[in-house]
Amino acid sequence: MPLFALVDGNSFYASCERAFRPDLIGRSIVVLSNNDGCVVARSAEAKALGIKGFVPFFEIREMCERHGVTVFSSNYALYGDMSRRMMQVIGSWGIEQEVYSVDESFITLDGIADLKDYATRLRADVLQRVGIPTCVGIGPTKTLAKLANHVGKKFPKAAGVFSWDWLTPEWRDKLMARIEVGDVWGVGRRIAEKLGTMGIHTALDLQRADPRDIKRRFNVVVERTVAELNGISCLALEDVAPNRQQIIASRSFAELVGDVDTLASAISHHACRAAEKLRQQQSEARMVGASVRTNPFRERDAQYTGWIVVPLIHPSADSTVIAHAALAGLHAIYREGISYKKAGVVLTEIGPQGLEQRDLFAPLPDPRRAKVMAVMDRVNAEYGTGCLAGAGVGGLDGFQLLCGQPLPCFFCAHGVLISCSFSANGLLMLCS
DNA sequence: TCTGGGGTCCTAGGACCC
DNA sequence: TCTGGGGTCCTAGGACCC
Repeated sequence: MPLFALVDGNSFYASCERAFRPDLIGRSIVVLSNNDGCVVARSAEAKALGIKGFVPFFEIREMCERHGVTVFSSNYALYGDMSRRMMQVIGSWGIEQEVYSVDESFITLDGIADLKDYATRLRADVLQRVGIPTCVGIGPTKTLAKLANHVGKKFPKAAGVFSWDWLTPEWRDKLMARIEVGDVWGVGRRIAEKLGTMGIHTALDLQRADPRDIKRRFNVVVERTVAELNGISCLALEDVAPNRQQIIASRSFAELVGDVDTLASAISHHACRAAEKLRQQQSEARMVGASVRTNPFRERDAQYTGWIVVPLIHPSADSTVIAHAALAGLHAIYREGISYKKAGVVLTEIGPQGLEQRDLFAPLPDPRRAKVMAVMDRVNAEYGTGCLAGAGVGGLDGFQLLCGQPLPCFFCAHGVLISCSFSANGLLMLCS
């Protein structure tokens, strides 16, 4: 029987910031979302002050000033890098590893004699080599490992490591009875509410619920959660991350936007980001969605959500092809006289590159374009995201310029326009 | 005044087929 | 008045996760 452990970085984004600011050890930290909109991470000290997750920053700004909370804008490049390093160290301790999220990893630990000692040394290793404090939860199913992790965090006596095995059945029940059902993995707000009306309030109540009844009233997912709470493993460790079936790139604007050019600039930027993610997993997309919407929190404003899906003639991972489709979509959904808050691009019907059935009569995509994209990705990987970008990304005019040419132009971050072409022997040439 | 950005899976219902 | 019994595929919407 497998034994799962969930290793999870404590207050991950806040811990990443603190790893470079030892002066902040023991102090309150919050990290904010894009545009400093709302709170996405809080150190334990900030939680103790009563700061909740995902609250808009303006509601707690004054409180932060009063208590001397250090506030960070988010730095996702840093968190991604810290995450990779942390996962690598954790992976060296597990038999198998599934990287579940930016700050969580499931590992299997079958056959290890002294689990408490092992998990304690694992934590110390991650802390020493990466500078991130973690908690380890151990159980016979992923759901129980996750719940054990919750216990490890919530009860200081656990010292960051907890396994259900260490308790007698009576104490296990007592502890389960102290955990709210909404803290169980897979039980969100809606399901917790409905369970409450059925008299199921705690993890213990759910563990003892009738699985058939749960399936009838909810679905197979919640039924599986009940089984997992009873030690019946339904969720396997997924050690190879499957390719994304959908890729989204979207952002809110710091200020409301009304003109189509600014929207177009944002949409083409998001399209290029999405296409880059697509190429990273060696896929192509058949559908490109574009969306814009107003600010739903400004209830006095007229609300509008525009959404359209544009099919591509050939599945593609080419930034310019995808940006072109997204911009065509934008022009179809754009309404004048509206203040927009957010724009985004979604890629769907994703499959591996080069597998499509070609249309006999449609013109073939220029194969050299893939080389251009590959060069752009490599340059950006080496010198930083956004170093090279499609010439249209700055605005609509640039994009039209780019579409009129057989191959995309680039401009670099310093505003120098670089055009590209191929020599007779197939070498890609860039010239400014 | 100021409210994130990604993802997944499941279900129900309709269209359509034989 | 009575009106089969399957199956598939697609979409929208709802729920969850971090």
